Parts: sequence; C-alpha cells; structure tokens
Amino acid sequence: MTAGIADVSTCAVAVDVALLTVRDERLSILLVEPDTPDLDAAWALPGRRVRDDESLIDGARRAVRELAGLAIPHAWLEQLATYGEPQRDPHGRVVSVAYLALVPDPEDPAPGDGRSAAFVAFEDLADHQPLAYDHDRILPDAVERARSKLEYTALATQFVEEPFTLGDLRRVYEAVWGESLDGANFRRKVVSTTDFVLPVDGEFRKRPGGGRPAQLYRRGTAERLHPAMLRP
Amino acid sequence: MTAGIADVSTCAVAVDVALLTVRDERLSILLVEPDTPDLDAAWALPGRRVRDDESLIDGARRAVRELAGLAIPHAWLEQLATYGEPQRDPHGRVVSVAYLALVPDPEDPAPGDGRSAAFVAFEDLADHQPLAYDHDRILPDAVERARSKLEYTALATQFVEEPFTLGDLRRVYEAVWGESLDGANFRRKVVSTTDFVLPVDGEFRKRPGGGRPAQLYRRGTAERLHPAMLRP
DNA sequence: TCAATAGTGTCTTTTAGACATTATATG
DNA sequence: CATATAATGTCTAAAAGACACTATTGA
Repeated sequence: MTAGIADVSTCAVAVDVALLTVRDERLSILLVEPDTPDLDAAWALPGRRVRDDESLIDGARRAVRELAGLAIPHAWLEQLATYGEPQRDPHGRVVSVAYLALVPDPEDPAPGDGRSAAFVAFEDLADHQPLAYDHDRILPDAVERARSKLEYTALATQFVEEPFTLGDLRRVYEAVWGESLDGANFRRKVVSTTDFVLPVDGEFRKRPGGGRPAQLYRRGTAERLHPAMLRP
Repeated sequence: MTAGIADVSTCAVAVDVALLTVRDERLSILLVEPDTPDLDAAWALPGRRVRDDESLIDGARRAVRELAGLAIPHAWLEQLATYGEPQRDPHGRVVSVAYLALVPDPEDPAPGDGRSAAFVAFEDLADHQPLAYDHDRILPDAVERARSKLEYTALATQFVEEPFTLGDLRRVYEAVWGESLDGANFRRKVVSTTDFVLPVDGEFRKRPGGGRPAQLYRRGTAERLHPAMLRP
C-alpha cells in the first residue's frame, strides 16, 4: 500500500449514488440529466469526484445534494461496490465507489446546478437507457442489493416516513420485489419478528376511500430480522 | 464524474485482500509481515497499489502472489468493500478496495519478495494485533461476509478441494461459524438443497483412524441455496 | 471386540402459505 | 346497503432440530 514505484498511478476517485424510493407503489430510481449539450447524451446516476478532505460517504451525500437538490442527512446510505475497470470512463481512469441510498418518497427532487433530475420507475427504465458510463451495470446491482436486504434486514422501514401502517410496509415489499403478498401472512410475520416494528398505542390512520383504520407503527431496534422475510 | 475542478484530487488506489482458509479445522487468515525494519511494526493484509492498466481484481490477485507467493488464479475472489477515510493511511490519502478470497488450505504460503507470510487462526488473531492501517476494521467485515454468505450461497465448497465428503463440508461450516453442527441434519439439508453438491457415484474416501468410508461429492451448479443453510 | 465416522429413521417444534372470517371505515 | 382495507383464525405443508439407530471401517 505504500509502494509508490513505477507502473502505479493515482486515479480519479468518484462516488455514484443509486438512490431508490417507492413512488406510486413502484420502485423508482433517481437519475440526473447529463450536463453536456449533446442531444442524445445519456442520463446518469448522480456522481461527483471525491474531494481531498472528504470521506466517501460525505461525497455521496454531496453528489445527491448538488445534482438533485435533495438533502439526505438522515437517509439510509450504504456502500454498494466499487467499479474500477481501466476503460470504464472514456476520459481517463476513474475508480467509482457506488452507494445505495433508500429514502421515503420525497415527492419532488428540486434540481440545483442547472440540470434536471427525476425519479424513474425501475420498470420504465428502458426509456432512459443506455445510462452514462457503466451505470447500467451499477443499477441492477443496487436493485438486487435492496431486494436481498429486505429479506434479512429491517431496511424496508427506510422507505416510509414514521409513523407508518403495516399496509405501507407491505406496499414497500411489493414494490421492491415486484410481487404481491398476502396481507394476513405478511402482518403475522412482521409482528412476530422481534423488534422489527413497534406499535404506537392507540393511534390509527384512516384511508381516503374507506376501510378499517390501520394501527400505526414506528421502526423497531432490530437491524437483522429473525426469522427472515424471504421472497416468495 | 468528469468534474475535475478545484478541491478534487486524485488519490492513490490500493487493493487489500482478506484471504481466508480452513486450516486444522479453524478459520484462518493470511497475514504478511511488514516490510519496514521497525521491530514492533504491524502485520497486515496483503495489499498493493493498483497499476495503470490493471483491473482491481487483477491487482488483488497480484498482491497475494507477490506478497505471499501464492498463485490463486481459480480461487473465489469477490469485492468486499472500499475503505477511504481521508486519514486512514498516515502517508497520504489512499483509497483501498478490499477483496475477500476463499481458498482450500494451501498447506503453506511460500513468501516471495523477501517477506514472510503466514496463516493465523481467527481465534489467535490477538497475537498479531493491532494490524497495520485500518486492517483491523477490514478483517471483521471479511469474516462476517464469509459467515453470512455460507448461509445463502454455495460458497462453502470453495474452502475444500474436489472431490470432498460431506464431513469435509460440515467442518468448513463449523470452522467458519465457530459452532458445532448435527451431522445428520446437516447431511439432510445439504443433499436436499437443489444442486448444492453432486455425488460421485461409487467413490468413497476412508479416514485414517477408521470409520465408515464417506461418499465423495463435487460442487453443484447452484450459486444461491434454496432453502438457505441458516446459522444455529 | 471397541472406537470412530458415515448415514438413516423418527418425532417435535417452528415457520410458511392458502384462505375463510370478522372489524371498521367511506359512499 | 356495497365496497374497501385492516386484522384475526384455522388448516396444511415445509423446514429445522433433537436424538435414537444402523453401517462400515481401523485398531
């Protein structure tokens, strides 16, 4: 690591963020419009070069803030993987550390920096492909990570605002997995998993079109789920 | 990603490898002696600066070969995480991409490059701590990744040479998890998990001290296990 | 013979899943 | 009233785990 002889270079280091949310019951991804005037330039994940004195995760937060006008100081943000093929960026070697962010639907990203940003449903992604650089490789990795982590961690609660109903939580699972779930069995599993969710005693939420009011819950303390919530 | 203005730097990019094996029924880690003449210098994971034209994973393989004299062209090697805190290396900013390698016990690493390398049992790690740089943070991440992946992937078979017995495979699980398992239930689960292992018809292996000869198996085609082999 | 390891059988408990039923709201 | 969603109950099947038992070797 402290070699520093011939053949070794310094690389540009960047962060790219795959920010996922559930909007209109569909898993959606934050994309930013390219800054080049080129007409058929590709959309991309928000990404920035990392600064001298900045940690990687701070760089990830800054990329989302500067490119999509979205402040995510408390959102879930975890490292996904690092993409460093020598030829992945045509302008020179750039090693990019990708992050996965999960947020409740922020209604609308307000673009800063003069570009536009938008949420695109995963199933409509083809309309914006191909993405810039190797972002078409990063995005499936991000979605698979999210799908997989919903099985054995409590991360699903990061997609909803507190307090939430078990119906809200079920719709998160359904959107991320792309599968419909039995409400009765889902409820039993969530409630019986220790510290997954905590009921807010005596508080309920009514729905616009009728239906029995639903008990409200907050996030529990569990990080890993025992037992796991396995995909159907 | 193609910003390149003020405040952004190029960093040194390195790879560090956490190479795990099961030796003497214990989970063990490959460490290399420091190259400094300093007496109480710390042991470290094998790591190298990444070369200009080299992919990250190729750099990882090279680090193991050059620092431990171990050629692992066919071993399991997957990216673990990237460690990039601004102050993690006292000599300047180094972003390190850590890899996880799983290999059958190679009996002995033959050190090249004039340094010595050794396998250290995870439970004896305290004898070699603290490790250099932030390697004391990387190593627990590597071990937890291995423990976790044994649950829902077929990675355990990467720790044994083919052909192997179900006893060999059970000892891998026991060493990595640090728990003893019921042989009867273990066998039933492995055999009933689709494509985890394939019996080599009519081939058996005897053990030195007696005991019924064991059926030999090869790796199956499954990558993910259905159902999973959950930790006790 | 005994000790050691491989492999089978059986029983209980836990979990998953299908699906009927009841509860409480809106229109 | 009908309709919608929440919550509970019940049954069946699959899986996990404890543990007794049989099989085949070396010493």
